[in-house]
Amino acid sequence: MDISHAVSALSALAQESRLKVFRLLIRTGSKEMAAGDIARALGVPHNTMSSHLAILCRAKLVQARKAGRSVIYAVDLDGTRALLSFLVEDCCQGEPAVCGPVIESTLSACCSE
Amino acid sequence: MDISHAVSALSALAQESRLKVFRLLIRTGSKEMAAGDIARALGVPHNTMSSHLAILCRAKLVQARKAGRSVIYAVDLDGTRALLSFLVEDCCQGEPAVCGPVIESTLSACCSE
DNA sequence: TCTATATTTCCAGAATTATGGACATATCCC
DNA sequence: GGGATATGTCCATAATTCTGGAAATATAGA
Repeated sequence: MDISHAVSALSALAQESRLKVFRLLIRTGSKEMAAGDIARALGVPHNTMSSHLAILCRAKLVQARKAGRSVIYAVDLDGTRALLSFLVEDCCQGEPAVCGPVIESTLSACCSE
Repeated sequence: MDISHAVSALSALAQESRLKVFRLLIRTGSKEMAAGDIARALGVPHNTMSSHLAILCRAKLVQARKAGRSVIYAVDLDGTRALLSFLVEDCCQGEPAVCGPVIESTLSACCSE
């Protein structure tokens, strides 16, 4: 990932409706949601939501799939991983004690089995 | 962390100069840098950089400390952790197979001992 | 083909954010 | 105190992003 793509991805998330979409989709795990359902769930007009979803797609944070009249969205796990990795890349100069807790806590927020 | 703080933190990072500052500081590990050195390192005027640093501080992504005439900045690890955790919160509905690789890859970008 | 549904594209006004000159403050050393 | 250094604040202009009405596209079913 280069820095300009990272900026796009972070800009995509730096907007309340879009951040809500991302979190809504990440909470559904491997499930997916149609554009219209997302718009309804968050109370945003469908055309506004369509722009937001396009931005998230371009940023590779979500993926789209056509199914009949619907377009189904899901989190793009590869793109998400790339962004998180980019943020902490080369951190802590080989001293895991510094940033280890950051990663561990992220890990426990997710998949807290 | 509430969503509006997450949006502020993501907006803080969604700007090339500020993202560069964050990555510069995270790469230095537990080390720190003076405002002027950061500005010089990134080729940004000191007053512009000062605004950027204030935004990163408010977002709790970096911390400031006065030392004589200088102000020394470092990554705020607690704030960074809170942001990353918020992004993946409650993800994957207990199916670590889905998002586990995302976290593992983040872990290996950082502290790749 | 006609109609309803699902989504996207186009567009322009509103709102927000970025930038850096000029000036203010704060500290250090003589 | 006076001068040099380090950083921050104020502010106006420029640039970018947000929003949703209106129209377009695409698919499904009768």
